[in-house]
Amino acid sequence: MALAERTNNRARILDAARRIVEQRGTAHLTIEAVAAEAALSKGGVIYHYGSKRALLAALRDAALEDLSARYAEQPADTSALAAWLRAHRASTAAPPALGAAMLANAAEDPEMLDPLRRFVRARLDDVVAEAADPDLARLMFLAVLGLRFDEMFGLVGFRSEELTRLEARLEAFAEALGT
Amino acid sequence: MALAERTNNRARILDAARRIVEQRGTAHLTIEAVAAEAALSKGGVIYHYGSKRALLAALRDAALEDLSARYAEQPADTSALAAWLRAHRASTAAPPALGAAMLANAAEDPEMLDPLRRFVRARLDDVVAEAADPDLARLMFLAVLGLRFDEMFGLVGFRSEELTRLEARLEAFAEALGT
DNA sequence: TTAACTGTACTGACCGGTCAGTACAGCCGA
DNA sequence: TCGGCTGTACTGACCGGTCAGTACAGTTAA
Repeated sequence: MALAERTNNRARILDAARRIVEQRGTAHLTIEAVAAEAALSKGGVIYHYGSKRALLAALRDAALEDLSARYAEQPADTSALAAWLRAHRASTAAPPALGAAMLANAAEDPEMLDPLRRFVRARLDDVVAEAADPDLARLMFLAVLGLRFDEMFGLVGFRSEELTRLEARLEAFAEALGT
Repeated sequence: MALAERTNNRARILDAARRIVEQRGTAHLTIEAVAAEAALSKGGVIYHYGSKRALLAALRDAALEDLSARYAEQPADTSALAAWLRAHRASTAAPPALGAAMLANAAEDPEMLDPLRRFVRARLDDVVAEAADPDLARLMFLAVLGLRFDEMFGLVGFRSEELTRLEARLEAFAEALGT
């Protein structure tokens, strides 16, 4: 195996875990299954993450940091609601998937969702603080969350064309809601 | 044990499963844990549901039938969006909790969510069909979903007073959206 | 009598975690 | 420049334990 592949094994393990959750469900997320999916041994996975719980926490933190970074990288003049929407849109496409991380962490111990809860509450506060109509802003914030969860469970499964229209509509609300 | 308690044991088992998922996570949802929570033996749980998978499916079906019944029981002149909102409001408070059922079924096998997916898509179709502004209707539909998922993961955790205001706002949208 | 259990005793599969050992790149002092 | 040493990244065998499911004899209440 080439060096580049070998040094990226930590990330590859997380990506393997994500695929297992999405395709088979968290009940089948075992260290052995992750190892097989990432094409290494069980010992190799343990070597990198120490324990299953630590692996789960790493999966959560990677997803949260990704979302957080995408939120922070929005231009300073972006409204909080538009930033919230765009951060989700940007992080939904690429791994690490927040949905898989939430499912896996909630399955192991609901308290492991705490860092995520803090992040979501802080973002809602941002959105509400700058909105002319706070309740409408909360509803739009929830619509973005609904979009995310819908994708997570494959409920409606909007077509990309519908998604684009819905996101444009949310952008319009974000603009109209600015103080 | 009195008759009423004994004949309701099938429902009590489902309720016990729900509490375990909510408090400890689906990874700790074992037949023995359910039996202990429902104050029954492991054999008793197996006697009623046959297998863990069947228990999970029963949990899902009970939650879905509850939501479906509450949707259907709305007066005929209620808009689909208002019915969607009210069905969720009515079924969120009482067991069987859809959230726990979704988590547990998705953990075991993501395909077990299929009946739920069909229901959600049918409800969205209802809402879109009668809306003067279909995309706005979709957004409001998603906001209701967002509210449900938010509760499921305890993300924002809105206060009941905020919830009441948000629901009133959604009702207002439902009325304005009618064709 | 029968439905609805309980309790006990298993089986076989699987799971998380440990451990000894391997491979190998790179450093470092003589 | 070469032998010894270190750190990183694993592998594969294994252990103690848990889990779903089976089997079955006995109990209890209507």
